[in-house]
Amino acid sequence: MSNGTKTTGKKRGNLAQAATLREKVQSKENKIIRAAYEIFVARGYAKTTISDVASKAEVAEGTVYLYFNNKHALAVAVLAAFYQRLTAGARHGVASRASTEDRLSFLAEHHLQTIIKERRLMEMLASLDRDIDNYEGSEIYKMNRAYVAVFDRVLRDGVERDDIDGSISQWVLRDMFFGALDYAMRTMLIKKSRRNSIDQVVSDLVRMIVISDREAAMTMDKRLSNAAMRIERAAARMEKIASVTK
Amino acid sequence: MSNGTKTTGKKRGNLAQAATLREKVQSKENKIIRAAYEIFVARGYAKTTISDVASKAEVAEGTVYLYFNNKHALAVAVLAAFYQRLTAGARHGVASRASTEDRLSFLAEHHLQTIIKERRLMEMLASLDRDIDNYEGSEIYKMNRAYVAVFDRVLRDGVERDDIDGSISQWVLRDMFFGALDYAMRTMLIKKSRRNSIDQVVSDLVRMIVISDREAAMTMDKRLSNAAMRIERAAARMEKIASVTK
DNA sequence: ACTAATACTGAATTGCGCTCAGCGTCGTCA
DNA sequence: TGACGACGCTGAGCGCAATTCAGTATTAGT
Repeated sequence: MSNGTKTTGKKRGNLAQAATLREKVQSKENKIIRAAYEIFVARGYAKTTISDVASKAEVAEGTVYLYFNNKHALAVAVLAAFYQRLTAGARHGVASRASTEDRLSFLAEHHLQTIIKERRLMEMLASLDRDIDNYEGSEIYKMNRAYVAVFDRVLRDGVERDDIDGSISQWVLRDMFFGALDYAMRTMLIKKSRRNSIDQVVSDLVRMIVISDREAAMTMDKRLSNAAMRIERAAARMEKIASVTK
Repeated sequence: MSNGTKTTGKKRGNLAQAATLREKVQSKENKIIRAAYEIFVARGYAKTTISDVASKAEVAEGTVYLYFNNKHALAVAVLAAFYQRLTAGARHGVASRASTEDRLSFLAEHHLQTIIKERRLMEMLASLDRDIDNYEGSEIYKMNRAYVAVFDRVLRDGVERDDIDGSISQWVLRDMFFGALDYAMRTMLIKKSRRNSIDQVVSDLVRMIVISDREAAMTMDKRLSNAAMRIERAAARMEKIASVTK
């Protein structure tokens, strides 16, 4: 129940046959998910009927309920596939980039581009689990955690490298990042803009999170520490002189 | 239809009587809205039934439909009242504050506090008009514009006063601000935190938007730079003395 | 008091999520 | 080969909630 997808009881322990059978079941499940995805994306959650999904998947309504406990579970399955793609894309992009700035820019653009393309799924995300109270532990929560973890790691690395101001709490930065992108998506869809705006949001956002004046700060640091060292040495010498002179 | 509330045909142009009647109608409408508000807040949009609302408002189901075209319109009416309060509160608070920082802090805290208390309404907001395509021109869009305008004015003033970096586009700052608060609300409700977190989000957020700190950092830079120079000169002098003395 | 207009009612209609009694298919065994 | 059992699949039917509308109650005007 906590996991809405049903595991159709299929225990027969036979050889090649079993594999084929399971594949058959898999493929039917996928067929339903794919059909559901298309209709959800086209019409949104509320306006999608199970009978639409069933006929698109070429099964009877009842069959859908053999694979998913209810409409909600079906939606969660569709969203799980979505998160899979999203997270995989994010991980891959981050892995192939070195600097904090590049990584954040990539994550921002990747997120924005994806949620624009599949905005209906984002709406579903909003209308499904918003029952906050028992949100922790939900399927969607876990998937979201896994995705956000990619960002969190980049952030933590960034703070360690002094690319990001460590005095601002990370969860606020996270909410700011994704919140901004989410809202920006809506703004961009309402107005007709597009390409330009994506670049703008991404660069503005990254600019606010990353400390770009770092270099200047570093050399300043060096100067100060050098100066301090020299003063200490000079002081030591003066002490020696003074003690001798005395 | 675009405005879902029905104007019950009441044209009779008479004197005091007419006023009384209109008041009666008004008050019944308000009674329904208030009933709807309570049930929406308690159970959310999907789980609220018209018959619940009707019985709470002490009218028949059909009567609800004399005042509102459908459930959606009823929800919009409830949200309109909500936005009214929200916007009024925001305007009032801003008017009584002078500095950009104070104003933004107030707006952030006011927004956060309100959406935490009435989070179900925010969920409704999410699940209702997310049909982006014909969002412009919708009731909710206009109310939202009016509310956001308060923030926009503060921002514009801030840029003029050089409290805010004018090179970051305002709409991005806006989306960042409200997006961050929206997401922060969810984070705070999922985790149990509360009071402390509100302060933290507010201060972090304002700190990232307002330059004053950055300005301080700028002058700090200069100060540090000056200090470093003076220390270096002093060190040089001391070295000279030391070497001469030797 | 009578009439017309308006407000209100709640039973009936409709649409959709979900269930379940029964059907068809296929592997197994005598 | 034919019968049996298991299991996936089917779609008519149930219940619930939004919405409608034919009829009833209330009010205003004369």
